[in-house]
Amino acid sequence: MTKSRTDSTEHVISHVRELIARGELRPGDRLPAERDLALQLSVSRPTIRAGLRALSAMGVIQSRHGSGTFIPDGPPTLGSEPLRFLAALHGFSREEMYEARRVLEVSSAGLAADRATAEHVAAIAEEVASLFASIDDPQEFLVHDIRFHRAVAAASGNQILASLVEMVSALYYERRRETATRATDRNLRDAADLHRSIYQCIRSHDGERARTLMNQHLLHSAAYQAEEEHPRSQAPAAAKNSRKRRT
Amino acid sequence: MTKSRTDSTEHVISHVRELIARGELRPGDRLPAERDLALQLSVSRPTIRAGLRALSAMGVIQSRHGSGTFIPDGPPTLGSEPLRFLAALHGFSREEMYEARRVLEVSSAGLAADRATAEHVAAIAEEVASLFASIDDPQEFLVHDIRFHRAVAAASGNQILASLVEMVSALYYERRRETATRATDRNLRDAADLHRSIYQCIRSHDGERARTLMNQHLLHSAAYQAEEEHPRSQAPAAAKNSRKRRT
DNA sequence: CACCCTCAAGTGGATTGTCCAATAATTGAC
DNA sequence: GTCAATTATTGGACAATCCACTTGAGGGTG
Repeated sequence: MTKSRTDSTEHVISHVRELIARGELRPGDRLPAERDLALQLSVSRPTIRAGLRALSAMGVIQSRHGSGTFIPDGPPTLGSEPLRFLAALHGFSREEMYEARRVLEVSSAGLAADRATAEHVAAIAEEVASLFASIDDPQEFLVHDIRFHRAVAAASGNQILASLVEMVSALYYERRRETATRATDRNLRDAADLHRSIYQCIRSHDGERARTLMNQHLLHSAAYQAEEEHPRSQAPAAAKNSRKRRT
Repeated sequence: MTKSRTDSTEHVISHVRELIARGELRPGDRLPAERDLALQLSVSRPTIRAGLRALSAMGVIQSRHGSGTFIPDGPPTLGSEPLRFLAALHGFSREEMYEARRVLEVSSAGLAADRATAEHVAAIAEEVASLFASIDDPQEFLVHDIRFHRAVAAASGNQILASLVEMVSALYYERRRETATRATDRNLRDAADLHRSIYQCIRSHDGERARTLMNQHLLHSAAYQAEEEHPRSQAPAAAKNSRKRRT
């Protein structure tokens, strides 16, 4: 069986895929060294490096200079970079992003209310506390805002959903951090209150209300941000109309 | 400004990112040749290749041997490979996948009913017709099933949602195609009928009913598949109970 | 004119060998 | 035992070269 000259890099990727599929590589494990992999697979080291770089771009591995190449520990994460490229190429709007967040996060909040363990609840509570502590620092508030939403998604008990929420929220974070300082104390305080209300619904396992409040929060958030970008005397009324349309 | 020895490959990636951000690279465009890029960025060609391979893994570029490297045309697509690796590493269950699909696709169906153009409707109708034509070929049926769901997501008018649906449905397809032949004519016919009903709701802009039927379809699909894997005399009853719990 | 073939140029795919930079492990001194 | 220096191992990258594929230009034929 002669080795096809093409797809050597793809062979590297599929070799790692098979190791994972066979359970021979798990989160936290270290891959063989590049030189060893090159010997094992009978390809050159630059080819190994190209394959590993592809896997790194997919978030499957992380290489550490001088140490080795590892499968990351921790929850499954897709990262935001692929979605970022897509957004740049295809012009994803802020409205699309908020809508996608609503689709994912309203359901995640409902599931979190059904399934959250005490640990999940504690993690969410911690972010709520941090939100209130950050009202005078919009960048810090944004970080805890993102963490809150990820904690809620983790509490949904669905790893795929949590990965999707993480990916979309990371895209939101990349965009929002450029304008986060525009947020007023008033709207951060309102948002912190809503986060707390969502937390309380999750804690008390009230799924329907968790969904309602998460939806409300994301609609508010979208409206506040729209107002930041186009300040008008009619903006408050527009926000209210937006809510009626959804109910 | 001396060039850091590390992160040359990352520099390749960010260079392409900036070209895209500045609108200098759009879908359908061709990147400079590897040799030219190496000169422009003052890095070696294997470094360019590693960077391009990473971009390729993210679906941002496609290289064609002898032709060049291109930004793909067509709708934004995340591909299934990253999610596949995550699934293999973290053990995503079939239930998680169906639930994630319900979160994404029930809302997408509702939005499609609100927003579908005549072209969207025609594309969905075509897949419905193909579903009925494939009832005696489960693999072909599966292909059109997937296409139906993507067409519905495209009709949602939200590119992010459509990309997420495409990604999760691709994961579903990879898994399902191994067992697709287990489907009976009976359950394929039932599914085709449900697809058609969903299509009709989208065509007539009945968002609420589109949501209900999409949810029902995915729950049915999950139940049929569970029955395929664990045939029991109680299975039909279990499927009914599952429906009641969701209503 | 259209079509086909050949060839050269340009492209991606990959190798070999070498060097650099960071980290981990080992060794020796106290 | 601790700590510092040294060595080994690792990832990061380079330069030069060759292979395989595609494209386009030019020439020949009907």
